[in-house]
Amino acid sequence: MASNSQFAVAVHILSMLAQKSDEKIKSECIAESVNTNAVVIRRLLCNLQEANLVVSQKGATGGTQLTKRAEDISLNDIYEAVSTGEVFSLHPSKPNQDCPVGKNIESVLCNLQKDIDDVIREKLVRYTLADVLESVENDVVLA
Amino acid sequence: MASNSQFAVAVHILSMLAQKSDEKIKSECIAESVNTNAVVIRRLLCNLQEANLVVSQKGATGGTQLTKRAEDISLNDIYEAVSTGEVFSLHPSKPNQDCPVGKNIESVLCNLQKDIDDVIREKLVRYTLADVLESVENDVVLA
DNA sequence: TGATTTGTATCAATAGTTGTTACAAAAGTG
DNA sequence: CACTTTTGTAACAACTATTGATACAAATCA
Repeated sequence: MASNSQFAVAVHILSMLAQKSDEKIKSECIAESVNTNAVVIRRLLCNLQEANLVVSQKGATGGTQLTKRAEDISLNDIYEAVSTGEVFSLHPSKPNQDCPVGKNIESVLCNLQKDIDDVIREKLVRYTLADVLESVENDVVLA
Repeated sequence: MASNSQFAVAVHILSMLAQKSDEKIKSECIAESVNTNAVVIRRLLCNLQEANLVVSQKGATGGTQLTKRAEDISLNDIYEAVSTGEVFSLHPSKPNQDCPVGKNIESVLCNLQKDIDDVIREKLVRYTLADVLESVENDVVLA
C-alpha cells in the first residue's frame, strides 16, 4: 500500500539523538545523515516535540535532545507521533445504502482497520529505541 | 499513513460476488453499490482474476463470479491480490553511508517493514470472505 | 550587536489515486 | 452475419499527498 516515509525518518532521527544522548544535535547534521533538507527534519522534530519525545532549543548553541532514555521510548510512541492514517483507506464515496452489501460494508471494514492498527501497535510496543540503536550499531536484525 | 482504498473496494466487490455466488455479476452493478465508475471496478477485477479469486466472462451474458467458495478465500488472499507496498516507506534518498546510523538504519527498518507486514497477514489469514459476508449481512463486527 | 538555529509559511516538483471517455475484443442473440 | 452487450485496457484529467527548497521571523547565546 502506498505510504510515506515519516515513520522511517523519525526512527532515523531518534536513533541519532539516542546515539549522542548527552549532546544537542542540529537539524542540519541529521539532514546530512538522512540525506534530505533540514526543513524536512525540523518538520518531523516538531511532531516529535508535540509527542514529548524530544526538546529543541533555538539559538546559536541550539539543537535537539531526547526527553527520556531510549529504553523508555517504544516504536509505538514514534508511530503515534507521526502516523497520519490507517493501513488501508475506505473508498472516498459512500457506498449505495440501498444495496445490502453497500449498507453495512463500511462499518465492517472500519472495524477491520482498527483491528489491523491494533496488531501493528502490539508489534511496535515490543521494540524500544534502544533496541533499534543496538541493532543499528551491531548491524543485526531487530529482535 | 497515506494509503489507497483498493483493498477495501476489493473486499466490497468480493462480498457482492459471494452473496450471489450462483450468478455472474456485471461491473456496472458492482460500481453502483460501491458508488464509483465501472472501470474502477474492472481494474480491480483484473487483479483479482490474476490472483485466481474470480473469473470474468465477456459478452452479452458476461460478468464475474468467484472461482472458489467464500469460506476458502481469506482476507490475506485479497490483500495479496491488490496490495502495492509496505505499511511505511523508507526515505527516497539513500542515507549517508559515512554516518554510523545512516549506514545501517535501512536494513533495520527494512526488516521492521517485513515484521509488520507479517503481523498484518497473520491477522488477515484468520478471516475469510464468508466471515465478512456474515458480518455484513447481520451488521455485526467481524470476529 | 551579530551569528546561529529553530519554527513555520509558501511554493514547486513529483508521484499516486481516482474518475472519465473511448474503443477493441469477445461472446451471445436474432 | 450483423447487432448488442460486456470485459479489458489505454489515455488523460483532476485531485491529493509527499518531498524538497527558499525565505524569514523569533529565540538564544557570545
